[in-house]
Amino acid sequence: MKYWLLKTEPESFSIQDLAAAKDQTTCWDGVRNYQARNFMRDEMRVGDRVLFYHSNADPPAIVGTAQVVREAYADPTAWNKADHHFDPKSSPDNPIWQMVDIQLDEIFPRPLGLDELRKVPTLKNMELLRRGSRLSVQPVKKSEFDAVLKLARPRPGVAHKRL
DNA sequence: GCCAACGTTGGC
DNA sequence: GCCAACGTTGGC
Repeated sequence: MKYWLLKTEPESFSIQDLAAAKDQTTCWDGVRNYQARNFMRDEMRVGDRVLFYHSNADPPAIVGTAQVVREAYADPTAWNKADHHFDPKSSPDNPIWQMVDIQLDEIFPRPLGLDELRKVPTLKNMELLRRGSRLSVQPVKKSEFDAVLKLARPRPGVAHKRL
C-alpha cells in the first residue's frame, strides 16, 4: 500500500465539500501536471491512503485523510471548453489527463499547519515541506503518514471518531 | 500583493 | 535541442 498527499485550495474544493459529497467520494479532476498525473496513473491503487491538504488557506494545513477508491481514468473536464481546466490537446480519443476517485476517511479534530509540521523531526524531509515544492500529487512515506496521524490524534490510544 | 521556484512554450 | 520569456503555484 502506498501513501500520498493531495493538495486542494479549499475555496474550490475543501475537505468539508468532500464530507458533503455523495458517498463522501469525489473524482480528483483538474490535475494538469505530468508528474502529478503519472503518480496517479502509474502508482495509485485502490486502498492507498491519502493526506488531504488545504493550500492557499489560513493556515495552509493537512486537514484529514482519504483513500483511493477508483484507479486512474480519463478526466473529461480536459475536453470541456467551458471548464477552467480545458486543454485543447486532450480529447476523448486521446485523453492525456486522468483522475482517480477518493473517499473521505476522517477530518482531523484540528488542522495541522505547516509551522507545526515543520517541528516534527520525522517530517524533516517531507516533500510538502521542501522549499519551492509545488507538486499537487505527492508520494508520502509510511513513516511520514504515521507521524501525521499521531500528531492529529488528541491523545495516544484514543480511537478517532469515524465520520 | 510580492516574489521565489518551477513548468511550459516557442523562436531560433 | 537550447533557453529566454512567460505563466502558475502557493507561502508569506
